[in-house]
Amino acid sequence: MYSIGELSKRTKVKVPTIRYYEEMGLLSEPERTEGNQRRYDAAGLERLSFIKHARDLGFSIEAISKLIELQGHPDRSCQAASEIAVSQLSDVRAKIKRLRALEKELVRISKGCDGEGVSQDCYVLASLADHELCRHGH
Amino acid sequence: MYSIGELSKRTKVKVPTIRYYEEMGLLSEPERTEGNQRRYDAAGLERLSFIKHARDLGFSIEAISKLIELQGHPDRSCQAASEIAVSQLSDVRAKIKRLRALEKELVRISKGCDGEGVSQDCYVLASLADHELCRHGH
DNA sequence: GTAGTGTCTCTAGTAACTAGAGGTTCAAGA
DNA sequence: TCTTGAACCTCTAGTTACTAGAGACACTAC
Repeated sequence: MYSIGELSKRTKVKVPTIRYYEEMGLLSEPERTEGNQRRYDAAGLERLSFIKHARDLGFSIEAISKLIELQGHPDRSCQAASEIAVSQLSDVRAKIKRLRALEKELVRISKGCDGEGVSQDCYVLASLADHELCRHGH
Repeated sequence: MYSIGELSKRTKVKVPTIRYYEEMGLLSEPERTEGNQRRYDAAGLERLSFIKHARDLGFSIEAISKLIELQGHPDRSCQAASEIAVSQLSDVRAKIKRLRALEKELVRISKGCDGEGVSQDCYVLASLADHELCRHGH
């Protein structure tokens, strides 16, 4: 049996976050000591590792809920799981695309100002004031 | 003079968001009609466009505050502005890097499951449960 | 004058935590 | 067995950048 601090160390999920996951229903309520402290078993550790891994991959709490629900029904179709993963992938790709556009624009803007001049002549400030200076849609 | 709705249409910033920017100190308090409605001048419109553009580029409200402060002092060095832009650029690059790693992992995970099987054999669920299956650090 | 749309303030909700207060329990050493 | 200090408990509130809704008032066009 692990205390919440033990669990935290093993999974690298912070203690308040573990409690938060419990509150959100991702983790089921663990046993308690007589003094009301949480005690987790191996299943609890596994579950939290799953959550941590999914969060690291950017899945939302809601998506993880659904995945955990599925996990609890081994005989059910896993189409939903596949869909969640695919949708997460396309989210990530959309974000990358957007960030790449921003990156280009920021490179252009940064290059225009070395920080040596005064605010009045600053290309960073001028660029932000005038969208026309932008070369890449965003 | 523009009403808040006019301003909203011209800048494509929603009305409550404009009020929010005012509350955060990004926009100075505009004049009011006798009936207490906001009325903006050209300077207000320009300022909001600046904010919108900066937000679109991912700058935080705090960063925009500093940029606006600088804008108000044309004779001051623009080093801070340059630094803010450079730091924003490195933030964006760091995000892209991380997202690319996630993308690779998600592609691998998604490919492993076509959604035709059952939850028990699902590669998506298995991958999340076992970090060892991951090929790319994240 | 009146109808209908726009605007006002205020509160609360969103996602996924994080921080802090004030109090209790546990485990290890003396 | 006692004590001490770290770990734990619950609860509230704060973070970011908004968004939604309620209930009331203002403006504009006919």
